[in-house]
Amino acid sequence: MRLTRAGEYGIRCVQHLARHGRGTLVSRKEIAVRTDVPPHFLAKIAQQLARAGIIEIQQGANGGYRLLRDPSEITLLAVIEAIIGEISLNDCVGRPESCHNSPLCTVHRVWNKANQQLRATLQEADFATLAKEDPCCLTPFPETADHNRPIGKK
Amino acid sequence: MRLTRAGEYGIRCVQHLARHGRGTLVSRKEIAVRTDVPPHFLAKIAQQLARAGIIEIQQGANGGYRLLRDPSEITLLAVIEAIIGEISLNDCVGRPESCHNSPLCTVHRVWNKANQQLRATLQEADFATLAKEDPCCLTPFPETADHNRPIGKK
DNA sequence: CGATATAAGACTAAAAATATCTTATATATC
DNA sequence: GATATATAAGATATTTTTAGTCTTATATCG
Repeated sequence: MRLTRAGEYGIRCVQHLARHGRGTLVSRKEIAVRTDVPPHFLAKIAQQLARAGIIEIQQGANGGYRLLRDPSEITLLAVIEAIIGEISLNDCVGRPESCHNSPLCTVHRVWNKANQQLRATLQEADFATLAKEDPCCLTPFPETADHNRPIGKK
Repeated sequence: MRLTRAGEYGIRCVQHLARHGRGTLVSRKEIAVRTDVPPHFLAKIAQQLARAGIIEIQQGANGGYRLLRDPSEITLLAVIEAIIGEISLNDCVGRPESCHNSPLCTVHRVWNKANQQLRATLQEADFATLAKEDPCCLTPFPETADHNRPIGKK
């Protein structure tokens, strides 16, 4: 019961873009290096963020990604759910039909409450506020990460 | 980001035992059939519940499981964490060392808050209260489930 | 002692997550 | 327009986790 790495990577990506502010184009490579995310994996994640309207992707030479909204308007919840889909802590929350008595089921109700609470907490957190202190999980300097080193060269 | 099936099965198992009340011996087979859980899988789950002090296992002929505590003293959280370990929504919650700046990281703080909230909500729910209405996910009659039918016989 | 029930752990299978690779497409620059 | 560079998109591979089963051992009842 935990966030997937893809979700974590998505947060790092938006966090890094938020540092540059809305509209600034940042290359995939820079983001990948600075947030320690495999570049090809980042591409996939970026596509999901783009589909959710959080970022815009610019192709071609000198391409990259840019935030479409102000960091203050992007929530942790939006980013996470863009990547992993709507949060549902138990199967019966997302698919009530898996529970043959859901409206009466007290266990189900607890899960619903917990789920709603979790989503609310993640929705309260926007990236402008989150940026007010040094984020963790971002390398302070643009060192080349291991997976960016050409194959065969150590 | 959801509860594993093992966790769900653990809840069903305790729920069924709670119906009979503390101390009543119920065979593994009955529990498996009534809660629609594969019997061998239930055995594993029961061992974890036993290690956590929630149930007691009686071996031998006419053996089975019994609740060690009153249903009102068993929480959803206790059962879930007996099965899947302590809940941690993000890796950085359970292993702060995976975050090189955790005490200052605002994202980390949001996760901590969400995690604490979730655990609190699950801790508030005890099985006596949960039993006050018909639980879902339990078959109303002791029909033999598919996986209990001898192989090859339809 | 024999029948029956669970213990315990090895083993297998299936699913999901993670990561990479390949071919295609878009854009800047010359 | 040609070329270099960057991302798109989807196929494929790998790894990890989850789920389930099987086998041998042990405990208890009668």
